[in-house]
Amino acid sequence: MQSSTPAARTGRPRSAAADAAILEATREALVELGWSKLTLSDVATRAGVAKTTLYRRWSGKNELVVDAVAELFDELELPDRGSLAADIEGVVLQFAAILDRPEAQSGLMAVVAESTRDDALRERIRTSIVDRQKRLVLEGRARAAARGELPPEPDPDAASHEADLIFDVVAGAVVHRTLVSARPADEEWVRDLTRVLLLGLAGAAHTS
Amino acid sequence: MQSSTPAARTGRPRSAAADAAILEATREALVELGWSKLTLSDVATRAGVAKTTLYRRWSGKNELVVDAVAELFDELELPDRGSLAADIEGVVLQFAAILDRPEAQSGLMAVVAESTRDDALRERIRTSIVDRQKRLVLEGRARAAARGELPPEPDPDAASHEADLIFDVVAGAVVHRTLVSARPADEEWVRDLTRVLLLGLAGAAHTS
Amino acid sequence: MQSSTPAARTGRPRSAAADAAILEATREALVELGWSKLTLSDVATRAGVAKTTLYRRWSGKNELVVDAVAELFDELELPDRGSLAADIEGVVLQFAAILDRPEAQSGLMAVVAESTRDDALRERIRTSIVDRQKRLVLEGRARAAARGELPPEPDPDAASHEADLIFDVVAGAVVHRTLVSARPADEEWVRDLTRVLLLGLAGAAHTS
Amino acid sequence: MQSSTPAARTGRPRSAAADAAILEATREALVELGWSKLTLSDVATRAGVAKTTLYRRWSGKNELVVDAVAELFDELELPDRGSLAADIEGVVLQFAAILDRPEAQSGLMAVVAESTRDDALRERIRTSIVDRQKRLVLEGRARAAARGELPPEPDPDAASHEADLIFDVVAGAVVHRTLVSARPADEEWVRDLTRVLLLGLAGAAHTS
DNA sequence: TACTAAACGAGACGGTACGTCCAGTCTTTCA
DNA sequence: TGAAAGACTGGACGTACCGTCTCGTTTAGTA
Repeated sequence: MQSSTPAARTGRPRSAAADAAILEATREALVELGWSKLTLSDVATRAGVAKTTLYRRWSGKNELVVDAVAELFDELELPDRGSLAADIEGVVLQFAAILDRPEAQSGLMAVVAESTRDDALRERIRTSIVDRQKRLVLEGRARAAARGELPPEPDPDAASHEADLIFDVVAGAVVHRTLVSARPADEEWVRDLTRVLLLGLAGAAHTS
Repeated sequence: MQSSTPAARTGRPRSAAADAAILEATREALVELGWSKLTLSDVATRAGVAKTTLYRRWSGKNELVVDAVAELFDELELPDRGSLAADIEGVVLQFAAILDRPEAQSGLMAVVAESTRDDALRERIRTSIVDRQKRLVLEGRARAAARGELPPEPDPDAASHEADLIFDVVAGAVVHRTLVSARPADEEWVRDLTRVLLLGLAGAAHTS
Repeated sequence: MQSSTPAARTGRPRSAAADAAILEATREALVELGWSKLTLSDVATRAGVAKTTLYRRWSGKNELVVDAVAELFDELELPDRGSLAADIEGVVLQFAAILDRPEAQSGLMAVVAESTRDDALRERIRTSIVDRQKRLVLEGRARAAARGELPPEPDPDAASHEADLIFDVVAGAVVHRTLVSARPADEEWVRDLTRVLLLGLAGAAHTS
Repeated sequence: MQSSTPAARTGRPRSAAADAAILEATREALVELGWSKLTLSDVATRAGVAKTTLYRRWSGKNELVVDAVAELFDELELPDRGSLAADIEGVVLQFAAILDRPEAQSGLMAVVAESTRDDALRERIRTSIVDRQKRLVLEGRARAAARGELPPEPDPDAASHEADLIFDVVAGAVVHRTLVSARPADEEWVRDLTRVLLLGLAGAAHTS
């Protein structure tokens, strides 16, 4: 979260427990109050920590919430489910399940909104949240190639390009379905999405 | 915005110009300050209007911004470009152009974030912004069917179901591309997206 | 306290009751907490007023306390007690009685301390508190002259010079007695002080 | 300053230099910042000492400042100037010179203000500052008696009583002149004060 | 000489108050 | 009676100090 440099070894060291307590309290407050009514004073109180301590580690509400929400995405995994379609469906369902949690809904969109005017924040979101997910796309692609479901992608640039599109489509669709349309991204919907996506990509590979 | 009833016949009538000035001032403030630093006092001052007047017409920041942003989407049109692909590309590019404007970026995500905890707000967003766009999807679908590019969809339920998926995919992808990935939804990208989407839908129609 | 100019006549006027409530609350807090533990938040709460209202009228703790303490000195009077000595003893006892009240003790020295580094504050103290007392010295002198107890003072400069000395001696002695020596400025002590002072002044008039 | 008991014989002894550095730094900070903006952290930094060290020796700002200011009064002396009037004028001028220094002005009144609600602090002020001055009054009285300028005072109680009054008048007048009236306690003023005082005391001795 | 216990520097900690800002309401006068 | 002006309550903001606490590091006096 902060520098991993050895840094100062003098003075009282920062409490590691405080970090965890603060992030947990942040998520709790997000669930109960939502982003706009969440106050750092309240988070500090919930965490059993002084406001000072909180500000010593995070520069503001945005940064704190990004870190608190980012931890939710740690649980994303990509077990081998036997086929590309199954792999995709699995990970999209996981993603949808996270987005279904109120602490993610309330916080994620808000920090994205803030990030439109704050490049440092956008970078932090990308590093902490987005890239972590995008990695799964590339991993799934490679596994499909190994299975022979997709032709190997020799050009890494093109692969990245393709992954970007897939990622924007999948993540965007799930987010939009969940937060804007406010309808569940359930198994049926995910199956439909996956089918359209795979057929589209297969077709695009043929014709390009 | 409010009652369309003939309303009060006595006293000074509300200034119609004030409404427009306030919404314009809101967008101006969104551009300059962004959602989080926008204050209603400031908007009132910019509009040359008292705070009271503002509160008499909107119940708060969220509602005001929804209305101010919604007007941006009034310009969305669906001219006949000759083919389904061209129609889609055209409207997606329009949508992307709107999302590229700072007043939309800054405000839209923020109200969506707020709407996760406020059903009335979500409804207002849907009415003012989302449904206006979704109509275009249905319109385009009908036009394509008239052209013979797509089989007519006899079941209105299934049509709506399909339109929902398309809309979540398209709108979600553009939003994610623009705001999260922070890369331009330019012509090339839109062409790629459209191709994948059309091929996917065509394939899905076959296999379903 | 503030400008007596006609000024703005638009907008909601400031509550006159608030001023009185705040000053009263300030004295109450001075009694209970003393200067250093008095907080403006607490004063605002006691006065049933928002902090903003308080800051709109006073620029800080010092100014507020000066005004709150100054009101205590409004009760100083100089009734004709028949002789110069009696007049002096009377007013000194009144002054001592005010200084004996905890709200005066706690606040007065503190603002004097602050005023050593803040000329505007010193001026405010002089205007609100000191000059109000000094006027009594001149008044008493004039009355004594009218009675024939003292020769008329033809030179106003010399009169002012003399009054300054008297005032510093009397006020300083009472303050020192009360706050530093922490012993009561009771009737006996005041009689002793008055005798020394009058004899000294009479002698000085002879020899100068 | 603290216990003179032999106390602990083991462990690292306290640095004597630190005490001096802290008091000096305190006076320096008083000059630059004044009482209210003086912080113990800043004093510690100026003294090249950790905050802990400071708190190990003084219990708070008040106590520290009393000690820092008290040292200023160490220089008060009462050389024999040949006459009672000259002795008094000499010591009053010395006292006025000390009060003219910003570190004394800023700190002294503030701790006196605090002492109105803190008996231990008042006692500390008396011991460290006031009594040291009062001793001079008694010393001067004795010397005057030896010279034959004043009758010997057989009753020590009456002597103390008289000294108290003198002390309150002189110290109070100088303080008031300097800090409240904000005018210099210069030679002329001190001569006037002394004359009034001596004539008054002489007259009082006659008539009592 | 090595041991030991206190003092030391650094700085994180829980608290508390600061003075500012904004939301949303209320109370004036003007048109 | 609507609108403009601006004072009002209430509450969060982010900062600054307070006085305490934990660290790892000296440093004088034994033993």
